[in-house]
Amino acid sequence: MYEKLRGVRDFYPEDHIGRRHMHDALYATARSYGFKEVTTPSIEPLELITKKSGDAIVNEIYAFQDKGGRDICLIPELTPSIARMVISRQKELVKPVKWCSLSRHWRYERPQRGRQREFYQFNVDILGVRSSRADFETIACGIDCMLSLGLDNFRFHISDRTLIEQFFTSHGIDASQAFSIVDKRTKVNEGEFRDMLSGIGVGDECYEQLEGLLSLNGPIHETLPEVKETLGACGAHADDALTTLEEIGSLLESYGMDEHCTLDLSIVRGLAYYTDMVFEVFDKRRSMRSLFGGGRYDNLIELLGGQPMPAVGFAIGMPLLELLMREEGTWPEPSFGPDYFVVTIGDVEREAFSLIRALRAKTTVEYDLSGKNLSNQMNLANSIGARRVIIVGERDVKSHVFTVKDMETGDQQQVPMDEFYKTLKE
RNA sequence: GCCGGGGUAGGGUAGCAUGGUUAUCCUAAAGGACUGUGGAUCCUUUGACUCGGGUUCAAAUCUCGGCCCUGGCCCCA
Repeated sequence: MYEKLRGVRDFYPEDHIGRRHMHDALYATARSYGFKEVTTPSIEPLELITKKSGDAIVNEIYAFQDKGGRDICLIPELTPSIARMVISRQKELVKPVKWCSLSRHWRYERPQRGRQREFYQFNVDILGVRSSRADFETIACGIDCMLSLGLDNFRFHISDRTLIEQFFTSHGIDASQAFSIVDKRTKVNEGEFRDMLSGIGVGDECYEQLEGLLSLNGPIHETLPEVKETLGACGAHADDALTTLEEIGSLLESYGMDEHCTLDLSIVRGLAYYTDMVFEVFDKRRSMRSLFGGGRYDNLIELLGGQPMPAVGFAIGMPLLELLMREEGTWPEPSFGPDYFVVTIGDVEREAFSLIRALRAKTTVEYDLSGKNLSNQMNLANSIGARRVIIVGERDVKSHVFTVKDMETGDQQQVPMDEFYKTLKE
């Protein structure tokens, strides 16, 4: 007996019913937006990952040397690989590049709710276009992904990092330090938060203004004027961001999705590589951590060796989605009995096999593999959840009929063989 | 890496405080009773104290450590 390794999961047949449903729904949604499916390798040069995320990440991932002494790793996220793929065909790809991918990832970290060491994640990215429409399209696709899974207890909190960044810069404060503090706002109490900010030089007046900005939360078109008022003139970058947010808000409204969105400048997404628009998805009551997130990352392609190329996207983890679907009751119950189970009595192999082959051309059929008697064949049919049983017995064969039994109602009738085959062809 | 909760057959559990017969019950699975009919019933079988050390005449029970699960922190790319 071996135990499975920590943080990994076995998927048994019954797990695949829901998984298949979830994957199909996500792909179908992305496909309806025109996203094309890609698959990356599961191993990449370690440098591809560290270039994006820094050397410290090596402690959090599965990194090792292969037999040739190369430093490689199991991919902890998809974006670097996507970037690599885009860069190697950067010239020839028609822009925008719209790709989606369901990929497997590994992170060497402590497993906890909705987080495992090996997991699947669904990514959606638009590369090559910097526009509010691309931002909007990404968000809209994310919303439809959730809706397609029967989930509606969520809200997209949309922000733009440059607003808070410009706010700090215009007050002479280092923005990158400030971001990591802002990111902790909901995790520490008010006093601690204020102390941390004081530590990097945020004065009382500045703090009041910041608090005003961070606590705003509401429909984009209603909330944005307040942001403008508080920010005042913070420079061209901030003005661009405001315009973009305004456009995103108006697009979401026209598209009929603004009810799922709220403006929330406290979203900065840690020290991530995001450049402008960012969003994070929470359940409506914000009772849990963020469900997933995404945003614009316009510098990454260049950082990884390509020509400068704007990009926007999101990634959503499957473990958490499954949890949500189970909680909402939209995770499908496993039911996978065959449509037919063929029971035989006596020496009727030829008749049974031609029936089975004919049925298998259209549907799922099973039969006893172990030589059970009639009663035990029925038993087996019942316990695997077969919807119908067809009895092929010596007496039936002599009179050219099949006995067809509905396992749910218990009704059973004799159907002439030709008639049965005829209806099967229709 | 840090803090908390937990671990008894495949699943669910009783027993643990107060150490003491062959570890309880339900369920599941396999086989059988039934020789042209499943779900019911009955019979048989499979099957567990997470691992290791300590205390003790005796440990599922007390104690220490590891492993795993679980909630959170760090991190979240």
